[in-house]
Amino acid sequence: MQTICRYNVYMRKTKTAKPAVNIEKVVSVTDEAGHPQAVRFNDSTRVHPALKEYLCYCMIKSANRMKTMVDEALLPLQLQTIHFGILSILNRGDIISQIRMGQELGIDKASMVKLINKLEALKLVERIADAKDRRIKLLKLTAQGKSTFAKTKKISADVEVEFLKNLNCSEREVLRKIIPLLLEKK
Amino acid sequence: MQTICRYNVYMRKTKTAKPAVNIEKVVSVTDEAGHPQAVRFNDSTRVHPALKEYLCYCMIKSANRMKTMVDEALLPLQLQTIHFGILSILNRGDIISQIRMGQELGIDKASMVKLINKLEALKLVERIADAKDRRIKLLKLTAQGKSTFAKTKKISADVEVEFLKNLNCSEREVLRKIIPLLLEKK
DNA sequence: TATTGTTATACTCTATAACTATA
DNA sequence: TATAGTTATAGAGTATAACAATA
Repeated sequence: MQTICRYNVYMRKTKTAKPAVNIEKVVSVTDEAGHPQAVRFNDSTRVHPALKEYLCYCMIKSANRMKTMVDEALLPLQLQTIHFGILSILNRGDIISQIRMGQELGIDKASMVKLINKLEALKLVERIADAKDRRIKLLKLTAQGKSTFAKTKKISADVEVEFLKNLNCSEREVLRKIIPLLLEKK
Repeated sequence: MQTICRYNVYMRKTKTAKPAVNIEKVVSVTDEAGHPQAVRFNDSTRVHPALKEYLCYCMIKSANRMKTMVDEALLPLQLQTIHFGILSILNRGDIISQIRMGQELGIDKASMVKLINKLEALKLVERIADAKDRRIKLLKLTAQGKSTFAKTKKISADVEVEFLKNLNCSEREVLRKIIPLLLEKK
């Protein structure tokens, strides 16, 4: 049995005449130990039975899967999950500095520069000089930023529905309740 | 107010006489918009109110937190989360090739070489030439590998308890049940 | 011609270092 | 002396390229 494998491909220079990039690659897999015969390499859902009970592994894998789904859905807007986070905070109306935004998101100031550069280039965010302290640049959503945030919010919600489709209603509610609890110090 | 920030530090060459590495760094934070005054940069639990309802963000953050906790706990054994995954699969008794292991874990063959090199250097895993196909190297847990796996399993379980301490008994059960469900195609 | 495992290398991500301008 | 923001760069992680041995 065979199955199609879609790689996250980037362009590479090659010394040979062969094509440098394979968008799709067929992977054939032998049947062993009762495992499914069709295997997609780097499959986002495949989990070995021995790892099903390893909560850390499943958490990482499912979080990565969700992140990939959101990133793919945001691709047409040239945005990623983390940009949505920044827009979410700014959409509340708070006018905060880059440093402060970094603290809220756990991102260092150098990385924050690049993220804001991107959002500014897309005309979603403005840097505004602080009148009191000229070192500080305050971040503000533009009108376009607000409307783009509304779109990303819709996209994010749709992805969530897809991601959670294996759960019933009460399981979804519990998950939404307890995941934030895992991020609280008590 | 001030608080201690412990960075994930790695050694760097520096051109100045100043110390290249700060294991601890004090970060002082101004009070704004009712947020807590003490802020640990790259805080593993701090979540902005606007992001509490953003499931994807909270999933990624909590998964990263758990991974960091496991990695730190495995540090004395010179192992990481992913090594525990490999040991878990081998501990079931299956004798599989490096390629196969990569497919199970979603890891490419070049990266797998490095992971197995490390486990072999620690004498936890052996590469055994396949009698039928001399290209293939089968992976097998050593006796030391088995005893180390038992230790890592204990460590991992302890970290899980710590990670889940904000949840009550039934919430823990539900989480353990539904996280693997998020990784199933239906 | 295809596959396993290897080494070499390129790309991304992210954190530190060093710097400028302000305070 | 310390901080906000910037640029440059180092390190880790990870994926592709190329290759040798084997099928």
